[in-house]
Amino acid sequence: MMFSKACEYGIRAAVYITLQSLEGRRVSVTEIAEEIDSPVAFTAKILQQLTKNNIVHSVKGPTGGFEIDRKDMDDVKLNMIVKAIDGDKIYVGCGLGLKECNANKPCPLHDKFVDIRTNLRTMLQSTSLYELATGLEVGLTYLKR
Amino acid sequence: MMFSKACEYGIRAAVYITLQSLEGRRVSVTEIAEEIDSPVAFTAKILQQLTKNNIVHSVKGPTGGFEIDRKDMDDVKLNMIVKAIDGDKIYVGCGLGLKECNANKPCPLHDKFVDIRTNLRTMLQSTSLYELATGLEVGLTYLKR
DNA sequence: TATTAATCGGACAAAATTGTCCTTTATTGG
DNA sequence: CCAATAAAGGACAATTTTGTCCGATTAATA
Ligand code: FES
Ligand code: FES
Repeated sequence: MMFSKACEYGIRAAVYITLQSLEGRRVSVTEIAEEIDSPVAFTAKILQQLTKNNIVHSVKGPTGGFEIDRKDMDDVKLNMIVKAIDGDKIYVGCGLGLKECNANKPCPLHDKFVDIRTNLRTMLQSTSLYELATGLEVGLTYLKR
Repeated sequence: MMFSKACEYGIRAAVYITLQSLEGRRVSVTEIAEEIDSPVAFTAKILQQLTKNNIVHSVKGPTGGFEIDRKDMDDVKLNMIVKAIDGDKIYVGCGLGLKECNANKPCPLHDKFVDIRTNLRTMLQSTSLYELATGLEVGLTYLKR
């Protein structure tokens, strides 16, 4: 509801790649889709976008697959993934659907909406892939059910 | 991004009806669509849903149209409109797209996501149509641009 | 009572999003 | 060099959301 399906898959995939990269494993889209319970071909498309945006790193050929540099696990924040897939409408859009959010000619919900959106943005900007992967590692959180 | 287009139109329409009902005017879907800049026929469909959910009141025939009782302007909160149109997926959905949000087997984003969603819910539950219409009345806010 | 103006409701159409399939390209290891 | 493997990329299909059209229903008024 907040993010598109593509974006949800993208985040789940990135977190799974992070988890496996921590173990030094490179993973295929088949494995990723299996582990995050997502449609394989669609997931492949999304991973292409993440690759182009330098969020994950891909290697072709046998022994190839997806991985994330240790440094990027800290540097890549959720807002980068959301922006790569859903664009910035989450930040510039108006809650009531006016052309764009504009404090000079605000919709009736503007003030309250901006409050919440700011919280959301702050959260996305401060949450790294590494942070999300650690909960998984110790079995506190899940990428599928 | 947060609400569906249908929901955005629904809220804008309800706020406009509120504004006009304050003046004792009953309004047609043609006028509403004009004033909130939305597709007429689609807006009509959405108003049917709001009518069925007793959020707005409709009158058929000449001199007919939509109106909202003074009491309902205070009693109808945004969450009722969102629920009528988008259902409750905004409340029960998982931020990362798992079947449903479940604290017992949470996704990696659960805690942070729930925080924000709680703020959103609180905001929607405490914002009335009357409140939104008053800003409009004094020219501080707008339903179209 | 006939006309007219309005919502209701159902079927249909267009557009966007989600999802599939297949061919090409790169890379590895024998 | 060759065969096998994996991502890249493009075309296509299904589904959902958004949007349109038109006849049926209701009510006011002349
Ligand atoms: S103008 Fe609507 S949210 Fe800012
Ligand atoms: S389980 Fe994902 S948001 Fe609660």
